[in-house]
Amino acid sequence: MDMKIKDELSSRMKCTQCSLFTKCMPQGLNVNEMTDIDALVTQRVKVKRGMSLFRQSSQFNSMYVVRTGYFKTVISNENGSDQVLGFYTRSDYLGFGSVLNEGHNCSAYALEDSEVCIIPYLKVDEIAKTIKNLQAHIRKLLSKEIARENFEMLSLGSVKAEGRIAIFLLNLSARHYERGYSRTDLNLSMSRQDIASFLGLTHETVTRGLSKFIKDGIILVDNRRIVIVDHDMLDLVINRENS
Amino acid sequence: MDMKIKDELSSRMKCTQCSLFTKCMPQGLNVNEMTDIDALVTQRVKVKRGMSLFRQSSQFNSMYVVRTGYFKTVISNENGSDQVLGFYTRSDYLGFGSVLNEGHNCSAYALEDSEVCIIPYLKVDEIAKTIKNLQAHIRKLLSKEIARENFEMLSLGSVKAEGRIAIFLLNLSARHYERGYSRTDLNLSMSRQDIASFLGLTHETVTRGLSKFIKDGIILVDNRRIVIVDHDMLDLVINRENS
DNA sequence: CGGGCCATTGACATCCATCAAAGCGTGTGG
DNA sequence: CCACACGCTTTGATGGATGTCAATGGCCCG
Repeated sequence: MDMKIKDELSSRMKCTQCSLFTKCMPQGLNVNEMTDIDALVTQRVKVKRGMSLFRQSSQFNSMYVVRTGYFKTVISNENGSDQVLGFYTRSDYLGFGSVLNEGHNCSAYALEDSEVCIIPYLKVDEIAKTIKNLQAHIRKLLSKEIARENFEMLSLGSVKAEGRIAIFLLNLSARHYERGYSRTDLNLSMSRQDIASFLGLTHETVTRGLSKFIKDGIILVDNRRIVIVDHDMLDLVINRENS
Repeated sequence: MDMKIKDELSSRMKCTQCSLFTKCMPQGLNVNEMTDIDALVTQRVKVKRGMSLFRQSSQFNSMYVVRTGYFKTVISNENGSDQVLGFYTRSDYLGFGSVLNEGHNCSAYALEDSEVCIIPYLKVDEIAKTIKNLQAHIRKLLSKEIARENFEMLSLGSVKAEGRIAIFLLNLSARHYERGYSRTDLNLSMSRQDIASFLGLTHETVTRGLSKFIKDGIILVDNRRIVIVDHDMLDLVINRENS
């Protein structure tokens, strides 16, 4: 791993006392199970902007939950061409598309200075014996990841450039809102190039799309800061092409 | 469910005696665990061509393994536009991108008269208590599904029409070969339109791509039957655009 | 202050979706 | 068993969306 700083969990770092607990772990646990959960996360790690949390093909030992900051996952093929698979922030799980003994199938890079909790994979089976819901919880998380990608594939197949950008902005807005941030005022951590790669476009096309939205009075843009003036219009952009 | 015929499992239908056992279930089980596995699959179901195995938004109760035949999964959005997500044949798992209580996130249709084994979701947790490897096995299957979709997303993002078609043919070839069929002689169960939707293209573009491959001496085509004359050339098609 | 990455805009080329038409294959009903 | 109808496949012509190449200016960080 590329990380410099590792913090052993002190008592104040228990999962059960973490502000993300309800988003991160299964619900309806009893006291004993809570204690087991606290044993699950052994470390937190800080990752500087631009550094990788894990790399494609490296050994898969752990799953991660983002505490603070922002990550992108990237998959590379043998020709060196990259594709951004997704963006991850507070309370998102990372490193799920990977299997023990087969290594990570993508790399994860920090887009800002970030911090993650580490869940050693081997502990999951161990602790799941005593916690009934944990296995189902993990299956649910895996399923969600698949469902998310299904949705992306649907979008990329049939929707054109401006529609994809609109989808991206609305998703981002919704995700920020879920986390208690503004629904209209977005500070992007990712570059135009990252967005473009994620959406299967070029960075010029992303810029042009955003410029068009500005001209139409749908958003305001100041470099990485984007204000959504009219959510409904963004919805219309998506559907207008999909007729 | 849309299926007409349901067969209760007779003794000769035990998982442990099934020709697909090694592909379908975890390895290294002892005798008792084998018995438990046999209790996992309660039914087989035949699905006629064109019929659905499950439908988007319908309740999720079971996972499926294809015994014979061919399926496609399709996701629809509110505008009625569809997208083919994947194709599934012998020993493939189906219905994994779905979670208990949240319903299936896509529909599955039989492309030929087919037969599947049904694994009731609730039994999984129950039996997993006694079989150590089953949970890990399922997580592995889920991870593979995610990895597969990651790969698709990579392809769809950066590769052009002919390259996508080449990837599709090579995948199909490899999957058939894994199952003991010819690597060069493919009998497609899906229409050009299905392939097009899966690859994010139109059916005309798929046809044109195949015609180009014929002209270049890479494949032979007779309607749904395709013979791959030169695998290496297909590889070159992919890379030539990706430079 | 300077260098390098990022963002924006324009001109142009190209790939592919769209529209159209015709041939072919398959399944069904008379 | 044949005929017909419908859907699937193929091919052509055309226009539009978006990738590519290029140039400029801005921002951030060292």
